Parts: sequence; structure tokens; C-alpha cells
Amino acid sequence: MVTGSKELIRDINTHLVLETVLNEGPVSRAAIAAKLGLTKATVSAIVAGLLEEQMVREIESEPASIGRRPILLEFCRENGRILSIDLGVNTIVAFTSDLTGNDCGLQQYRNTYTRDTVIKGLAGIIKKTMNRLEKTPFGVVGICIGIHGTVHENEITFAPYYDYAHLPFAKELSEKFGVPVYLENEANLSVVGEKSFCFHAKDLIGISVHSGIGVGIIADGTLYTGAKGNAGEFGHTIVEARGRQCPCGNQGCLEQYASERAILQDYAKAVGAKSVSIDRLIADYNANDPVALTMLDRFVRYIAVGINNLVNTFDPEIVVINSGFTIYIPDLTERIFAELKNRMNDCRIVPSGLQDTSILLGGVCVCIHHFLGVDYLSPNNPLTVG
Amino acid sequence: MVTGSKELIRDINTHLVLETVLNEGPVSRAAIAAKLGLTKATVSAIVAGLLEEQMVREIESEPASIGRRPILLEFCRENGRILSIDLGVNTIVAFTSDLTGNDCGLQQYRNTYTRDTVIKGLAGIIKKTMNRLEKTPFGVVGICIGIHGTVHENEITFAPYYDYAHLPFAKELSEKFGVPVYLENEANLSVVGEKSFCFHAKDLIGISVHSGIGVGIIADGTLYTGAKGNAGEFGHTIVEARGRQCPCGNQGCLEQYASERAILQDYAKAVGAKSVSIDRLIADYNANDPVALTMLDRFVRYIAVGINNLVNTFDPEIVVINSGFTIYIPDLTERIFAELKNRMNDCRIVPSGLQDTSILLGGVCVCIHHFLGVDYLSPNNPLTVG
DNA sequence: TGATTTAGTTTACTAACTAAACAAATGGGT
DNA sequence: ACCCATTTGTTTAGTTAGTAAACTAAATCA
Repeated sequence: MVTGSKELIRDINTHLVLETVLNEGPVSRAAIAAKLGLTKATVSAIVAGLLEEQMVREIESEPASIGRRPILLEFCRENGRILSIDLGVNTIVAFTSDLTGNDCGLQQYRNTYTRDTVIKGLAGIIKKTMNRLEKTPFGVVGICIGIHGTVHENEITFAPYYDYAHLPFAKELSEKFGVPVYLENEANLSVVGEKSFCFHAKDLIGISVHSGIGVGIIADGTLYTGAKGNAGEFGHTIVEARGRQCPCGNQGCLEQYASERAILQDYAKAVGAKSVSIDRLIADYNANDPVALTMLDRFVRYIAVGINNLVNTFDPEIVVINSGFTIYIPDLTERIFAELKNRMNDCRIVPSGLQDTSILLGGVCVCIHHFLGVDYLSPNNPLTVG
Repeated sequence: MVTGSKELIRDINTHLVLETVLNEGPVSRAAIAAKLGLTKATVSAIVAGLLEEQMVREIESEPASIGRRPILLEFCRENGRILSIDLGVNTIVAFTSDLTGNDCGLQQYRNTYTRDTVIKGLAGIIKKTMNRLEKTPFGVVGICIGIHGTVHENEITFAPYYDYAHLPFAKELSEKFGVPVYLENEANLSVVGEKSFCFHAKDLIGISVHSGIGVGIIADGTLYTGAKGNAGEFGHTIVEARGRQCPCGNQGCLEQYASERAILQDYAKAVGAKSVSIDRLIADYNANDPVALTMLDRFVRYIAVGINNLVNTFDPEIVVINSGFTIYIPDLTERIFAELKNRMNDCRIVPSGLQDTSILLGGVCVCIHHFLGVDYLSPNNPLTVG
């Protein structure tokens, strides 16, 4: 229960000031006051606190207009580090950044860990990564681990591709390193990353097509994860009521038609191979191989059905597609858009702006959000909507 | 932009106190203070204001325990009236209630209005209804109009069944009567009603099956209507990728298989009639007529597909089904539940608790919410979740 | 050099909170 | 019967974070 108190007011206003410096800085006290409708006195008091905490610093300003030159305030982005880990099925990627996502190093590891060794293994990777970092005033302020499975209350509740459900990742790692540890589903992280670094929209869906198909949902500006963290299990929505059998027990799940795995398996079968790589399929497609064309036609058709269903239930401003196929064959996104026939298609359908870094940058956003209490909106890519 | 100010503190706390009296009253100042973590002094000051505004009143309490007997506070539910209108395609229903939804009268009218006459017609109905009401301190505090179509920013943006899009309902009626007028989609109102009067859940989906199929979405406790108010157009999600042609331009929309209209048309065709009423189909089903059984089997199968898709994308706590079929054939809901085969089915699937009053009571909730700034949770039906 | 303009600080005041003392009302024990 | 313990609600004094307005600081321009 959040009751009103003086502290709450100061808290709200401090976060608004910090948000302004972070997302619109460098900026003067006077400009902040004008933007937020606070008095200069109040902003000065709040800024004094932020300066002391080393969250912002004062910098010189260029002579601009008449009058006293403002003292510009800048967010101290390099005063801390964030660790964002993608715990993939075969690969673990560890990315470190400053407090706004700027690259401070990236390492890849093979994921050879079993249920019994994975926490220790991750601890080793985190330790090695942290040792490599230069000292900063705040140190590492958060660790986010992207999970290929569902997460509820910071715990893996279901993960079909590895046996890590219900392990005490967050508890053990946060105790060991004295740093908060956040687990989150990879599709959710992807859409958070796309939102903060590319598409500054309030209602946004990210669709991640890999082995399975998952979506992340930003509704009214915040990530929606459902009552038990299972929102976005989009691969198991049904698009052919009496279609292909799915291991989940139903028939006709989208995943059976449009996932990378399904398409590649079908292609392998069609060309009589045991398995086919995504690179081979894309090469064949670009060489106008008729079977490859058919396979990706089907991808386009079924992903379009999926997006139609998302758009008709959610009405987002943008749907971001992140898949190997659309990354390497850019015109697929336009073909998917062209398939959408009904009146709802004033929704934008776009390819991922972050591609294979969306999960990592989404993790950075989760840590920023917890550390600062503020949503970070990168100014680098001004694809704002609304 | 909501910046913190002294007034904001009082505003937050006043709404919390009012919410406590409304949803847990009658209750003493001391109990409110204990619940909210405020001091008795603060609660007394706030209550003094609410007493003066005639929002709450003091009542005697029964001797309960040792110590001074508390003065109980009760919400003044009868100090105002709410007008909730269901603007149907063939019928207009006007419902009046006190400030917590208690029935103060209901009238039905035939909807014979064209685009040119509908606002005047509604104004006549509203006038007649308001004349019939007894005087109350606040009078009518809000009018909500349930729309069978999509609504965005209090305006009808699309309505396939009647030609009322983009008419200035809210502006003209609110000016004429001096009362705020709210438009909202009927499926959205339904789920709001179910949430407040029956299922006190935070993540809830209501699926309304009539001529078309719409859903209302409560995400994290608030109604989600999408970027442009088109969320919940669930009838046009595709469940058979190369299925029946739909007037929307796509093939295989759910509405072509599971809407009342589709089922009744198919049944008429199967029995060689021009049209068949829902009562006839239900009677035949109850008489074990094999064709009627087949028709409702299909309804069950396709609605289950739709619900599967909702559950896998949204992960709600509860899905509430409101349709003529499930109202009159109670075991259909269980059969739908039984069709759901994958692991997500720890979600509850329940029949509507409000049935044909859900739209009207949802409209009441919208008005309460705007008038009091508080969500009303009726204590009558304690089906709380979570 | 001084007028004008803009930035940031200081001062006096106010609203709304808290803590703690106080007043009021009631049941129970002796 | 009467006093005490207990609980409710009010009063009082003090704190915090806001506002408005005066003031100081630093810059441009004529």
C-alpha cells in the first residue's frame, strides 16, 4: 500500500528530475523546472541531493543566448556497471555496460551446464566478468539473466529447452555477489530493449522467432507478464484448428508452422537431408530455389496470421519481428505486412532494431529500471511513436 | 505529467480512505488508520472533509469489545445516481443505480434511430429517465453508454452493426445534461463489471459471444484498450489459416465458426430453414437432436481454441465466458474447459456471473471510477482471486 | 558602463504529515 | 459502585517539502 507522505512527494519528484536529466540531458535546473512545472527552488534542492549521490554532475555550457549561462546537468553514466547475461540453450553471452547500456565488454561461453552445475557455472562467469571491470563508484548495480522459458517472481517456472526450473538462481547469485539479480524471459527482455533503444512506443509487441515463438508485451508503457508469468507463450496459439500435432497436447500450434525449427525440419525433409542450417536455407532462398521459396512463403503466411491475431487482440502501435529469417532477408517483413488484410493494419510491422542484442540490452533496461526507478529511453534512435 | 505536491499527498490519502470506506465499510477511523498506516490524526482530518462533502456518514456501532465504541463510517451510496445505457443494435437499455450499482430502475426501448436521430433519441431517453429519478444531493454523477463497436478517446471509431461512428455523443449529451458522458465498448464494460461485481482478479479476460466475438482485457488491474481502442477485436483472430472467408478480408476468423450468428446460420442451413432462433437451437440441443449437438460441439471446439490462444498470450487468472449458449446450457463451460489440453490450463474458465447485466454494471463501474477516483469491488460476491 | 535577461539561491510562508499527549467512552474486576 | 485498563478520536507541537517572490550571479548588448 503506497500512502501519501512527504517522502513520497520528494521521491516522485526526484525520479522525475533524474528521468529528465537521463533522457533529455544535459539540461539546466531552470529547464527541468519549466518542464516539470516545479519551482526552481525545489529543483535546486533535489539536484543538490543527486549531486551528492553522484548520480548527476555539473558541466560547462556553451554560450548560447543572452543572460547568465546555465549550469548543465548530466547523468553520470559511467559511475556504475550493469551485467546482462543471455542464458541460452547452447550459448551463454555475458555483456557488461555502463548505466545507459554502452558496451563495456562481451564474452561468449558454451553452455555445457546441467541442472546441478549451472548456478556454479554462472557464478564463475560472473566472477570472471566482474574481475575484468574497472572500479566505479557504484560498482555493478544489477545482474539480469535472460531465460529461455517462463519466469514468475524472479524464478524459472517452466523451461522446455533446459532443466533449470525452480533453481535458486536469484537468491544464491545475489547473496554471493551482493548485487541484485533479476531473471526475465528472453522475449520479454527483447521487447523491453526494442522499446528503450529503438521504438519509444507505449503499446508495443515484440515477436521472437527462434526454436519456439514467444512474444513480449508492453501495455500502457509497462511490461505485461501475466498472472503467473506465462504471458507471451505465443507459439502455442492455434492457427489451424485441426492442424499438426504439437507436443503440448493441442493441434495446429503456430510453432508447428512458423518457428525456425519447424521450417528447417520441413526443409530438411523436403530436400532429403537429416538437418539443414538456417544459412543454407537462406542461401537457397536467395538463389531462388523453389523449395526454399515455398518454405519461406509458409513462414510469411503463418507469421502474418500470428501477427493478425496479436494486432486484433492487443492493438499495439508497433509489432517488432525478431527472427533469423527476417534479419537476413529484409524484404520478408514487408511481405508479412502485405499479408495483413483487414482494417487493423495501420499498425506498423517492423524488423528488430537490435537483432541479436535485444535480449542483452533488454536486461540492461531491467537493471536500469530497478537501480534508478526510471525508464531509460535511448536518444540514439529517435523512432518515437504517438 | 504528475509532479508531487502537497495537494497530491492529500489527494492520494483521501482516495485511499474513501476506497477503504467504500469497499470495507462500515469501518472506524482507527481501523482505517491501522489499515493504511496513517496516523489517526491524518485520517480524522481527511474524514472531516469527506463528511462535509457528504461522501461518507457516521453511524452507530454495536457494542463489540472493551474500550470506547468506535464511530463507524459508511459510504453514502444513495447520495447520487448513475445512468448506464446499453446502446444495442436493436434494443436500448437504460439502467439507473445508486453510487454502488443498486438497481434504481431499468427501461428498454427499441433502437429505431438512424445516424441523424440517434443523439436526439438518446437525449430523449436520458431526459425521461432523469425525470423519473428522486432528488439526491449529487444528482446524476455520470452517464455511461455501452457501444457495440470500438471506442477511442470517448468517440466511436468503428461500428459494423450501426452507422454511429464519429458522432459527437459525449460532447452533445454532456453539454445538454451537465453530466459527464463516457462511451465504452460493450466487451470492455462486461469485463469491468465481472471484475468489480464477481471476480476480484487482477488479470482477467471476458469473452463476449453475440453477433460477433469480442474480449475485454483487465491487465494488472486496469482495463487495457490498446493504442487506438481496438484491443479485443477477438472475432477476427484466425483459427483456420485457410478457412472460411470473412468479410474483414481474411480467412478463418474465429467469428466465422463460433459466433452466435455463424452457429445459428449454419444450423438454419442444416435444417433447411431461412433462420433459426437461439431458443430453438437450445431446445433442440436439450432434446438431443443430433444436428443441434453437432453445432454446439463446434461452438465448444472453436471457443476452446480461442480461449487457448488468449490464455497462451495473456496468462489471465480467469476467463469469463458470456454467451447465450453458455448461459442456457451451463455444462458447455465445463466442456470448453475440458477441451483445453496444454499445460496452461490452471487458468479458471467460468461462466459470466452477471450475464445480460454485465454491460450495464460495467458502465456503472466506469462512472464510479470517474466520480470517486476509486475502483469499486462489490462485497456481495466474494469470488476473490490471488 | 550600465540596462536587460536568464540562472540559480535565499527567505518567508503553507499544507499535510507524524508523534505524543489528551479527552471521551466503555467493559470488567474488586 | 467505583476505578482502571483499553480503545477511539482530537488536539498540539514539530518536521518536511512544497510555493512565491525577492535577491544574487553572470552573461549579452548597446
